[in-house]
Amino acid sequence: MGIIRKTQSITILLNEFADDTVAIAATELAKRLKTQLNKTTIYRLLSKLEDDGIVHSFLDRNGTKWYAKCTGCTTAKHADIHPHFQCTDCGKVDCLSIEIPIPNIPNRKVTISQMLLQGKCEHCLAQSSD
Amino acid sequence: MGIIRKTQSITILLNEFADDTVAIAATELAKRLKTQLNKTTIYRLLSKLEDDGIVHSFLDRNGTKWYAKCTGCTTAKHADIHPHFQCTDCGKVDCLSIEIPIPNIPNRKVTISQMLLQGKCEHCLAQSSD
DNA sequence: GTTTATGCAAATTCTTTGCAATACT
DNA sequence: AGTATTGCAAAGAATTTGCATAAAC
Repeated sequence: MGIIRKTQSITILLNEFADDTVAIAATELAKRLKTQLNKTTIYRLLSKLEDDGIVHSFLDRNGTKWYAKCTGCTTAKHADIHPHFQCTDCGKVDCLSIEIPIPNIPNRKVTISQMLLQGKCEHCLAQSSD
Repeated sequence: MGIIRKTQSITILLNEFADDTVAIAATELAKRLKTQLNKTTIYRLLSKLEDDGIVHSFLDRNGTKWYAKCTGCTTAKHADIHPHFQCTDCGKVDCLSIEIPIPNIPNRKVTISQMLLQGKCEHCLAQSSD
């Protein structure tokens, strides 16, 4: 869509997305970058980056909004192919690299599908005795 | 969980869930019942009904919280089996009566899976030329 | 007669808007 | 210089909390 200027703010913000599969909550970004960027700027940039297909967003069960970099996804319908996983123990969220097919529903034309998975992540599984 | 008293408020609220598969937004309920119930009561009752497995809730892409009656779902993990569908034209949301299997993810123990589908509903499909 | 539910006002949390000041090309 | 970006304060929307009153068992 729009042209994104390489401003200092963009650089600071994108630096937070070092790991391509780990998602970050918008509120966490606002907190983390508080001293460097205004929260208005952060929210505005995130939304612009999403419009431009640089990042994608999704909501967890608590209504927290998460952002992650788009690596595999196309601009048009990003975040719609791969599921997201949230650990119920540590709360961390990430993108899974598998594709979930869009189910075929009678009498409807389904174009977008989103899946949120919850359970224990690798790290928290190792911690517990199971 | 708790015992739900058959209060007048509960009756009024549950009356709104006449259709078992159609979901209603929490804000819509607050608006619709404004003259009869206080919004605090509405939010409190919804959350209690959810705890008791009478209704289940989920969020759409806009962060709007939707509630629907639990017909097929068990108390323990309701709303986790069937996907929800939102029409991108009219905005209506409902529960689909199919079961989506929880995908098996390596190194993780996935226990909950939620799917939100978007597209055109039967009614809006008929309206448009497609 | 207790216990739980309700209403009201105010607080909270997350996000957005309007506008003047600033940075980018 | 001219346009897009940023910061700040304030507004907005959804939900929650504390507490006194009212209703249910």
